Amino acid sequence: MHKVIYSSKDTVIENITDFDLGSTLECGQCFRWDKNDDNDYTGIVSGRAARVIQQEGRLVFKNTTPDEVNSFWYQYFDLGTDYGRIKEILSKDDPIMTDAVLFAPGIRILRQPLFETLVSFIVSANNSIPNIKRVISALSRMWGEEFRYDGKTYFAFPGAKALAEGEICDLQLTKAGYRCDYIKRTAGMFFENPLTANDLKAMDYHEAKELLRRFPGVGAKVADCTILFSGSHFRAFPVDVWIKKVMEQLYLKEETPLQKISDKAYDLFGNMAGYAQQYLFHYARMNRI
DNA sequence: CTGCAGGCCGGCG
DNA sequence: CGCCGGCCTGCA
Repeated sequence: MHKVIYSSKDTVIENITDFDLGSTLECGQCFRWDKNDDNDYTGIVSGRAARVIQQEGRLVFKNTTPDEVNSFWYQYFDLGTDYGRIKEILSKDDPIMTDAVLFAPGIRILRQPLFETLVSFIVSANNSIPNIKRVISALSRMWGEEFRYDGKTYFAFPGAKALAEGEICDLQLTKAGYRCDYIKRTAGMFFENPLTANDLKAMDYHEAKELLRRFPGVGAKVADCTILFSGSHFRAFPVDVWIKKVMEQLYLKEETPLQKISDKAYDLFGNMAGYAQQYLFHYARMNRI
């Protein structure tokens, strides 16, 4: 069980296992965390920010109350889930996965706000990570609420209304290119019919995916990323070029179309396919497959 | 200068 | 229907 300690404005969670802050924040599931000079990270989620540092089994939230850690960040980092058990189940009778989990034993799937995740992955399509971060930062600076934390100013990710009504396509301020139109239209639809991760959870996985795909700029991969990285369904298995290569090379042994890779992933990993995707993705990048 | 980055859309066969 | 070329932008 985790022990939460509060001292001199910091909140510390002790006895954390199967968790690595760096690989969790740098595996490409989130775009608003930056590494500082020290080993700490500063991140913005919705309208709040945190500076976090990991010291082995301790996770320190700088200038943050235990109340905020308990009510928000604990869930966000998915600290209530037993990843040791997940890795054990995935590794059983699977030598490939046994190897893969060792490359990123502390990775976790964040539970991120739905609208922010949806827009972020629309931006991610055919884009590079530095560019994605720039665009999201610009959207927030232009149309997000300003707030302060730890003596600095930050900008919340904008709400659907702000993006739907903002002149986000006319000016070249966000550098989102042709994705501007997708963002604006998606924001408009989202504002008309708001949706939460809990709504998606209440549906069947396929139903949730189909629903998300109705938003412009959302195809199979973006829909799966949104479902997985908002913590809605953990069988979502986003297939990008890396995952395609690693699945073909290690499991399927032949060229396979994208949709079929998704199906095979469910056959192999079932409701834990999403976790498997994270380990395999990390493995592929580390080994430059 | 060309190619490409964690895809999606639309038009064509 | 499934396939495939084009695409904002920044960077190597």
